Amino acid sequence: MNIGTVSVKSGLPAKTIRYYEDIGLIRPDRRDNGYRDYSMEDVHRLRFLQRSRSLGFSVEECRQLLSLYSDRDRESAEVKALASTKLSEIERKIVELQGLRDMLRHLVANCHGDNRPECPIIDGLSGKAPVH
Amino acid sequence: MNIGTVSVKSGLPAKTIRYYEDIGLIRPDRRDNGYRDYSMEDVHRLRFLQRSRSLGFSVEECRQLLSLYSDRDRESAEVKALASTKLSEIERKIVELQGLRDMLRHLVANCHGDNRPECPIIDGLSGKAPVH
DNA sequence: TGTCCGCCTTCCAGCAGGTGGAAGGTCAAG
DNA sequence: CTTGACCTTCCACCTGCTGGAAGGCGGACA
Repeated sequence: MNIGTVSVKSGLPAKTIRYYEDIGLIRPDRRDNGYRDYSMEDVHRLRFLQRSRSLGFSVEECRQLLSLYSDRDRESAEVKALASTKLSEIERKIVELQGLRDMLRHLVANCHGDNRPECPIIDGLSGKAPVH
Repeated sequence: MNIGTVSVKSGLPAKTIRYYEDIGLIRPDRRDNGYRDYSMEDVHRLRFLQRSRSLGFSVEECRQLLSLYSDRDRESAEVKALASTKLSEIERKIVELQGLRDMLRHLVANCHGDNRPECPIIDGLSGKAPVH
């Protein structure tokens, strides 16, 4: 299977697929003409990567997950631990963003948006005015 | 005021403060000994940067906000527009992350986390098992 | 057989937004 | 006078790609 096909199947740009090979995440065969030749196994790994990356796992974390994924004897406890850690990170991030959202909402709501030089957004960001 | 003090006051690492000078976000005085000499105005700008960056504004957006901030005659409408755009981006990001959180939660909840090789997290990530 | 186009290859450079470290100058305390 | 904390510059490196140049390969069509 050529890289273009795999790109479509995995949802990853060809450039990214080659990059993942560079950093040792996959190891496709080569044909006589030098073209990369991907198996369905490779496609699975790439889809795995695409999903994990979009879930917020770093490339290094993906590498770990991938090795657990490939290792039929791995203990699911390890995977669970990794996922749990990531879960709490994501939860923390959501809370943070909600704080930011509330602040911005407040600022936008209180900014008259006309030509007067007073602007609660600017004052809020500079720390001059209390935000909450 | 030396960079170390400003670092504490602004919540930014000294390295980052120098970097912000490099890219023209700030322009502190210099003393005879070559040390940077920051004013309270600089501290305000840096706190502004720290807050805006942590709110998810890009450095370029910060530069715009900062110029609006410095320009006493700017129109707050511009600021409001910038903040509103950022607000909807943040809201979109929150929704995305909530999706990821739900998926991970589901996976973690369904993983027994023992030594058995079956692991719904791995299966979910690889796309073998339906996640929702 | 030529030739066209689209796909494939490698390599090199660059993006954001910093961070780390080396090599050396400065200042205040003891 | 030395020690140690702080400051300076400079250059390289990080993540996770992305873009572009230059050239090879494969199948369709004339």
